[in-house]
Amino acid sequence: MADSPDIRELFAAHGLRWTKQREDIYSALAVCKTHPTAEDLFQLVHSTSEPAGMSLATVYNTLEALTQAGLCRRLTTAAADGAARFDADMSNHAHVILPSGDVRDLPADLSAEVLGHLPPDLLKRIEERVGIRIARASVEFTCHVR
Amino acid sequence: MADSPDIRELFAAHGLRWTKQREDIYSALAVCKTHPTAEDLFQLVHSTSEPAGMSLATVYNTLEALTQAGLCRRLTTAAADGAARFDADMSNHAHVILPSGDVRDLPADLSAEVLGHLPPDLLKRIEERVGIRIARASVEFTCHVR
DNA sequence: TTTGATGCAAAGACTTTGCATGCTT
DNA sequence: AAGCATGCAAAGTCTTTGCATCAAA
Repeated sequence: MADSPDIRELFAAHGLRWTKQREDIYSALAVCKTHPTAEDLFQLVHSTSEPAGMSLATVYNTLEALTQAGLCRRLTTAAADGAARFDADMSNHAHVILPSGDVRDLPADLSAEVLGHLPPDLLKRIEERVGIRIARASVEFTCHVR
Repeated sequence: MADSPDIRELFAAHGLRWTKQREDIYSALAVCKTHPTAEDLFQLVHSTSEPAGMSLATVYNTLEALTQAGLCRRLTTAAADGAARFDADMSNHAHVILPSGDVRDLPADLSAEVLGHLPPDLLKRIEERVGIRIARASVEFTCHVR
């Protein structure tokens, strides 16, 4: 995983300069299924085998750079304490928000089914009525507290 | 609007003590279509005819109390600067997120149509597969930057 | 060599909290 | 009269930024 040529190329293709820190952060985010916060990623990277030295500010800066480059996105759903969550899965998929504030992906087949229920012509009519161009339709299911 | 008996009763029915500040804040939020932040509401109330003296801390405390009481909700979508947005419209409706970060309601008929496209049996299957009970399904349309 | 990323600390922004005072019930 | 909300300021988080240093291209 360290110094993966794939990631160097991916970064280059998106106009991002490569650093060990950026690779570590992106690798951790890409593998992670929990939509971590900046602090989470900071901890995660530090628990790996050969972590590069890294400050929390670099995590924030890198996440901003990755987001601008289109390699991840900031979720609209913040953590319970208000911290921003990030997701390296750029495909359209629905989220489940647990009572704890944690966010999970809806299984891919169900996500597809949910999003498939929003027909293109409906989206088109929304665009016309509201006067916008829709970039993304996101669906969240908030869970009841037991 | 000041000292509306309706709002006194509404608060009482939800176990909330009445104060002029709470009434002013709730009135402003209920009328407002822009999903304001705490700071927005603070400014809004201060621009009304007979504003009660009020500190920003009270706005936060009141919004928390209203949210707990089920009279408004905190949107998952924060403002551009990260501030929390609030909505007194507790009905199911979809939101449009503008490039500026502002949030608008989708017109009621379109909201109904969107939410109508999520059939109950699909929600039921999601609940079974994921092992949750869905409290709310929210749909957001994020706009492209022109 | 040039450009831009990192690290540290300080500053900035949003939100919460402790305690005395005042108002609601 | 008792209990809770308010107000003020201070503290607590999350996040950004300035600047010197260092690494990538």
